[in-house]
Amino acid sequence: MTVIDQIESIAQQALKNLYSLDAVGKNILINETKPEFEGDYTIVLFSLVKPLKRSPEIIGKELGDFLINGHPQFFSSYNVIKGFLNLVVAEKVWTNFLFQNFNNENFGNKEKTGRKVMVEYSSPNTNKPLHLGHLRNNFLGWSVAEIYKANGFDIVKTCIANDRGIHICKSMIAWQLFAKGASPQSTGIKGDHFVGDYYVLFGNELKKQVDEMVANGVNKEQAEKEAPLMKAAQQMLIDWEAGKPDVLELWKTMNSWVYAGFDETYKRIGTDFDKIYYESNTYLLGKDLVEYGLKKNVFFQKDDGSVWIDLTKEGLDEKIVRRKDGTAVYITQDIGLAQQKYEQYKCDLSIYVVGDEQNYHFKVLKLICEKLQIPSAENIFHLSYGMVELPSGRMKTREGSVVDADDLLDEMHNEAEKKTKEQGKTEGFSNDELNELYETIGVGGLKFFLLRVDPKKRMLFNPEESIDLHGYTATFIQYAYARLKSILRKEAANVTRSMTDDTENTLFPLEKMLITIAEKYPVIINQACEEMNPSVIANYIYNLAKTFNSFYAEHSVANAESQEKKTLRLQLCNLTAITIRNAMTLLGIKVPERM
RNA sequence: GGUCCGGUAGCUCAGUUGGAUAGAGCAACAGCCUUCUAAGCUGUGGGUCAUUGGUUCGAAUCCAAUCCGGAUCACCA
Repeated sequence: MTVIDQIESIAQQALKNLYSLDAVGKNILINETKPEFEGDYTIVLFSLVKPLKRSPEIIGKELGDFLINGHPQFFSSYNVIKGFLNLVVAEKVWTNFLFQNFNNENFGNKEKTGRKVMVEYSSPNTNKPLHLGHLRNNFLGWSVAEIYKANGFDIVKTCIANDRGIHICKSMIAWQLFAKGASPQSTGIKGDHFVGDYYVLFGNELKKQVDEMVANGVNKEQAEKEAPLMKAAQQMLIDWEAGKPDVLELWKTMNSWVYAGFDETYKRIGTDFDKIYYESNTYLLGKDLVEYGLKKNVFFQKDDGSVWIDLTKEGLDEKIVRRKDGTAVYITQDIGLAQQKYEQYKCDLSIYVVGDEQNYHFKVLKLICEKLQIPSAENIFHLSYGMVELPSGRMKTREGSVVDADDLLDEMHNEAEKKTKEQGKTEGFSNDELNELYETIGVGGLKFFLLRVDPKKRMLFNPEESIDLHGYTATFIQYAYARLKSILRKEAANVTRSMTDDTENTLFPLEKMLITIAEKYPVIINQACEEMNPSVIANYIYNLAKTFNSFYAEHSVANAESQEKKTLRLQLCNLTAITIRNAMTLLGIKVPERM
């Protein structure tokens, strides 16, 4: 039980005994005490004034006396300032916490809940390589899943590969016309980039055709529809759906190139999945649900035969679920897939990590699923994140203003290498170790940069800031960790030296601050989970690392004032190191033993 | 136009179930390495929390209006 939980339950009991007041949950507000006042936690008394019909000062005095007298081993003193009851938690409470947890490698992770969560993320199109936006998605989805795991949930990480459709056909047509049989193997180009190049080529060649047609007097809209290249792509999609062997063959080949490329990138950034769905398998799902919905009057049919749902009562619009030609639209397969996911995994919560441009789509999806009474429809949750923008504005594929994921990772790696060499601290590292360190710093830096911001908000990606290795960055935290490990290596024998509960210790402010911050870690994990927000953890670890750095500058561990102090500080270092490592793991960021 | 989201220091962001004098990093300036890693530490300056009104003991936080920015409202995915 965390300290704040204990205070809450003690305070509730006290209010009951003192005033017969049942203060449940929100009735009682406990904050961390502001640094400028004496105390660890503060009970805000204003909300008690009315029910108790007493002044805040009197309540503070009475409650404070009662708490101190009733729990002398828990509270050491209190003070009341205006309507705030500041409580000083006994030092023993903090040191006991340290003695009990300093060697707990699993610190912060919760017991199994028996509940299961599915997180769908990444979900790329297979016609072009990953870019910066995908990275935010990948980091966020992976991290949220890990956060759920740390909170005791079973997790299923999934991905839907958008492996069919007109976009793939465009790459395929361009390859057929212009590649002369080239392949990633023959050119040495990474598969996803190779296929992406033909997608871009298609766009360029199409534009030429359209321009020419426009010059010959065709209007632009019509030209875009009727250009030979576009016709060819559309025909290819029809052939694909008809199962034409040579089209399927090429489709499989080109997708396999893309997957090989993706796998490389996924491996590098630590993305993994328990189950991958392929759109080519799921795009027909949901068709029977349309019939079902019609029967149940959830959907209605228009005169032209198209099928719709009326969501105007919910403040939305009418939405089509089947075209007049009988083919399904995008949302139809999503409904089918939602149903399939539930049948296969029976998750208590199904999270979709998808950009906020699809907020409307997911509102509609969830509503339709609920109306069709698909099991667990109410547990569909769209984890909506903001777009990543560049200083020059939004990324646009057509304008080539896209930041490529692989390029960016290389840049981060190189920057890490450059800065590490400047530091000159890596004597004795093998080449493999050096390379690993550059990846740890480079990839970690990028992850932290993208995860430290509230996912809901769109964010600005400034390349210069992203490669900064100072201040509020992964490097700062990794550096603190390397320092900790350096101390702990040298004093390994002393770390586990036993300290008894009755050892007298007077904690210095920075020692105490470190303990109290570490002690909050379980609360933070919980909060990050409830908010589905890794930035909560990023903020927290930065704060912990920063406090450690101050402590490090102020106090010596190896040359502590006494053997007892030394042992206490070693234990504190051990707990801090474990907490940093565990928290960074939830963000998917590695920490180095040395740097 | 309808709906939704956002506006906090020069820049990037915390802080929003209403609580004390609104915090970090970057950038600027001034200090700190004979002692466990200076990728660090300490300090200084920097604010009409978009604007206006309201709710109350108390508002960056809640409500309303206005201004500004973004997303979305396809028989696209």
